[in-house]
Amino acid sequence: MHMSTNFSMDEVKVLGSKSITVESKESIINLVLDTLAIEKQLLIFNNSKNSSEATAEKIAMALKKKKTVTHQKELSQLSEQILKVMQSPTKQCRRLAKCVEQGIAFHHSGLVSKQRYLIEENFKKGIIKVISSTPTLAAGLNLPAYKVIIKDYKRYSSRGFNDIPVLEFMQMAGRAGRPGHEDIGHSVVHIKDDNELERVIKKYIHGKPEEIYSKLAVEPTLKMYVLSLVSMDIINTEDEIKEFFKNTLYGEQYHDLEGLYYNIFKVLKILKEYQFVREDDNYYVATTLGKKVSELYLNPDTAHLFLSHFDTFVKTLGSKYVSRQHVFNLIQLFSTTMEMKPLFRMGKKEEEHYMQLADDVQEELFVEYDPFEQDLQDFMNGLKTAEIMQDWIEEAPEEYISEKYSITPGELHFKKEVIDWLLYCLEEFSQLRKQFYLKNYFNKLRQRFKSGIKDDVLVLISLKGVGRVRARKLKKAGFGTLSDLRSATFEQLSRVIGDALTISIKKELHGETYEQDFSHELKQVEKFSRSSKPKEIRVREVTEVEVDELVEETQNFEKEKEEAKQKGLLQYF
DNA sequence: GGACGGTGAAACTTCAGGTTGCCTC
DNA sequence: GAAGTTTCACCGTCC
Repeated sequence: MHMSTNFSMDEVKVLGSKSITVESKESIINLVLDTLAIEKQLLIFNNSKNSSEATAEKIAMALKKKKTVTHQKELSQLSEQILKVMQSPTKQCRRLAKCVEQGIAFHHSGLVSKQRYLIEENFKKGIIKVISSTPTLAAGLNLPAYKVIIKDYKRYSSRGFNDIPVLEFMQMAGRAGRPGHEDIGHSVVHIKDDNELERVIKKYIHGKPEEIYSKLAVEPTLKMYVLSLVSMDIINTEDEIKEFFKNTLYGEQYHDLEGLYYNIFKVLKILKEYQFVREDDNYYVATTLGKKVSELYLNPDTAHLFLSHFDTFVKTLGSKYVSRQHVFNLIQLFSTTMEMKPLFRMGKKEEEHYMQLADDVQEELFVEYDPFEQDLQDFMNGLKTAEIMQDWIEEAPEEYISEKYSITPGELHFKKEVIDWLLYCLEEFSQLRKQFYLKNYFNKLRQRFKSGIKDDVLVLISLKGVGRVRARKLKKAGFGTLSDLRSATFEQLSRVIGDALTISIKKELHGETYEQDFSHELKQVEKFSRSSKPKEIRVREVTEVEVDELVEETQNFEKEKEEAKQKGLLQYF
């Protein structure tokens, strides 16, 4: 199929057959080789993360055999950069780095954002030639390519395994052709036989894209908008409310607005019950609390859930000693909110484990499981999510987490972000309620989630170049506080974390005086690093020994966790 | 004869996406 | 629907 740059259905042409050189049994590989031979770039769209990785690896193998890769120097540098994004690279990082060496990358939400950025930028520069991705790339970014291959036009969703919408197909196909660079772009759909060919042409090439409908009347969305509109004093009276919503897309599409108005007033009633909105003489105003909720972009239901548990938080979380269980309970509570969705999914094989866990923790949770309120699978997913996040702040290695729970570093990262945001909201609520001890607690917890650390190395994380791995190394070597680090000698520290990082830390701690005290070592190291990068102090890479240590840690983690559980170990805050 | 290891077919399992808050270096 | 993973029966080899 062959499409013009500015994708419009009238201009789409279906070309007859075009023969390409057959070098492999796999048609996709042939297409890739054919396109690379004329020095053009490709995007390949897959229907799952797994398949986008598998496709990339298959092509990388073929390219390796052909030995025609260009930009080898840049690619091997990029490959190294990709590995370095995380202090301890996971299996996924290594797979990606290997593909990148051949000028091909996979791209999906499971990657860490820095990696995604590196891939996108280097594709734009022409260093990476092929990206095999999930639909991530089709929607947001402007990453056009000469050729687009839609490998799968069917995808699994909650409704089963179905054709993707025409709109989405167009999004992907429309990535073919680079405006300002080329006049044409090729878009290829991967199909099995002639029957499918006919179907695809009818549905996607000559078919109409789906209509877009407003979902404004859906309650959770409506709650957020009504609160924010009232809070900004855009709508305050019944007339204003009706007038405003009449002019929305929803109003345009559905002329009978009575249903919508009914929902709006129902929502307002709930917001009043939540004490986010006040009504005086038919005049609606947001309360201080309501304004805060709206400012925080928090779903009013979530805010209400948090606030209704606030007294419990004060009683339990604010105490000086906090058990692991409390953090678990907190994340489990988060998992019932809209913001945390979608949760990490419990697999079939994990069922038994989470049934048992549910039994064990049920009574301690902030909200007991209610089969009439919540789907069992959803509840179990919440337990899994809480367990994963607890492992994260108990310093479980990332590799361990991805392997054990079958999740990607990217997914872990997104959840961290959401939790950080929700904890920030709780911080703000604590401030409003003047519960400063609690505010401090949530703030510390945020830092722990950000870095994935236990509380005893919190202080070390503030140092540049020190993440969870190095912080723990320092602590183990006896440097648990900043004053420990200040009084340590250069040799003592450099044995643990290397020369460059020692200098960087010493400089941070001692300021100017450092130059005098350690001028000798500084000169030595700077002379050494000048050869590669002048003046800049480079942070040492993770060595093989460290990798071995990490593997060992991974093995030990489960054991330690079990012991801690048995002891009912308390965490000092 | 029993333990062990390799092999392959059958059964089972899973499958996309990433905005919003605020601060600080 | 398809790819990846696990399970299990079957067979040959070795002690």
